[in-house]
Amino acid sequence: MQTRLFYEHLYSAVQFDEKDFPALLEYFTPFYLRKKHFLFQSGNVCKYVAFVMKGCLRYFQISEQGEEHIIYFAQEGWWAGGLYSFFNGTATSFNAQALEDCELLLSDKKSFESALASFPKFSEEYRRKTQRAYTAVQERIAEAQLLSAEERYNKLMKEQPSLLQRVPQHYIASFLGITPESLSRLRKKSRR
Amino acid sequence: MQTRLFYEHLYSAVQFDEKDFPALLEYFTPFYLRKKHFLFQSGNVCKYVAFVMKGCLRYFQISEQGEEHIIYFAQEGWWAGGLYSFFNGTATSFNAQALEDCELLLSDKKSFESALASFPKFSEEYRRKTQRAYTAVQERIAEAQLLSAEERYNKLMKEQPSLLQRVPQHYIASFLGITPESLSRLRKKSRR
DNA sequence: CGATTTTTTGAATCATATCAACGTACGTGG
DNA sequence: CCACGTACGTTGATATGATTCAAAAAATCG
Repeated sequence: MQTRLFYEHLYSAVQFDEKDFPALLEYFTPFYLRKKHFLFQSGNVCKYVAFVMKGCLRYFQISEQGEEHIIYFAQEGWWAGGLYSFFNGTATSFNAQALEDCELLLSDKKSFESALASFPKFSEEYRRKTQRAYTAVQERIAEAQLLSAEERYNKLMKEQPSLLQRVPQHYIASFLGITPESLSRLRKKSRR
Repeated sequence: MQTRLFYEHLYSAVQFDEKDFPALLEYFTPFYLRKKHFLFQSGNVCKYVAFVMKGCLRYFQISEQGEEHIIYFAQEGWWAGGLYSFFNGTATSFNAQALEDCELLLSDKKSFESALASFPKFSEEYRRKTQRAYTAVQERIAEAQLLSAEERYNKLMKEQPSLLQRVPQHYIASFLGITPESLSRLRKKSRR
């Protein structure tokens, strides 16, 4: 598996030293996750965090009535994992499923904590990314209510147009918090 | 200022050693924040994280049209701060305002990082709480869309009834993502 | 190719927003 | 300590964006 993307991310973010990279990789295991397969499912403990080398996963929750709601899509360069579950060994309420065949770098808790401890720059970048993600989720809460469905769709179109091409529309709808029918109508409207 | 609550939180979470507590406190400064005053405002860098000893703050964002949306209320025992801004020195897009006179323990970046480095148990508890908060925000995103306004209100009533007593209703409405009028109607409905 | 999944369209319905008016509580200065 | 002004909360009438349900059309997969 090509691990270049992982290195490039670390280099561009914190100038991670190329000569340390092979040692860092020791803490990770390449893993191919087939389309529709799950990285983890609710009720279980997340044994691994995954860096997405290739592909796309949906991270979602299922309500009591069985409705699914997508929190985010993990694409190339993202971390996928139920962090609280991963670090504390508790059951997660989230699910992560591959929407395409994926190439992942997995790390279990022991390895990951060793990696964080051994490579300060890696640790710094990881912390930053996590905090950035936390902020992004907070912003998304505000947006869900301050913006109309149409505005949210337009924003997504502008910020992550690639998503709309690779992900089935009913998943986009779930991410936006509307029904597939409503999304279809919004698209029709914006086409004209 | 009474710092017992801070110690109790650390003790119950990670059995923080009582004899280390005075040393930990060295990294914090007591601070009284008056009602309506801001801990930080959007556009600025968050210079401090704050542990809430007493009082309640609202953490919110303002849209381009000037509408406010409350992300969470920080009550006793919570951390309040724009973490990404705090650690990375970038401007925050959030605001934190005291809803009551508050007693806070402040720590600037340097002190806070020293504290994290010097007290592994403190660091562990901080990381856990942050991750728990992250998970909670993700769950809130799902709820915002899977549950109706009425269900969200009932859930809040059940889980944090104290909030409804101490916080003005239009803030609760903002937190729930509905108008004050709608909240008023929901309340009327549930009264009967 | 047929079978399944996904997307589109239509019509009826519903939850919540909006706008406007009124009542109430609150705290601030005289 | 009262009176006044501003904040906040309630209520009603109407508007609207999004949902639901049903069905057809289109795309995708084995």
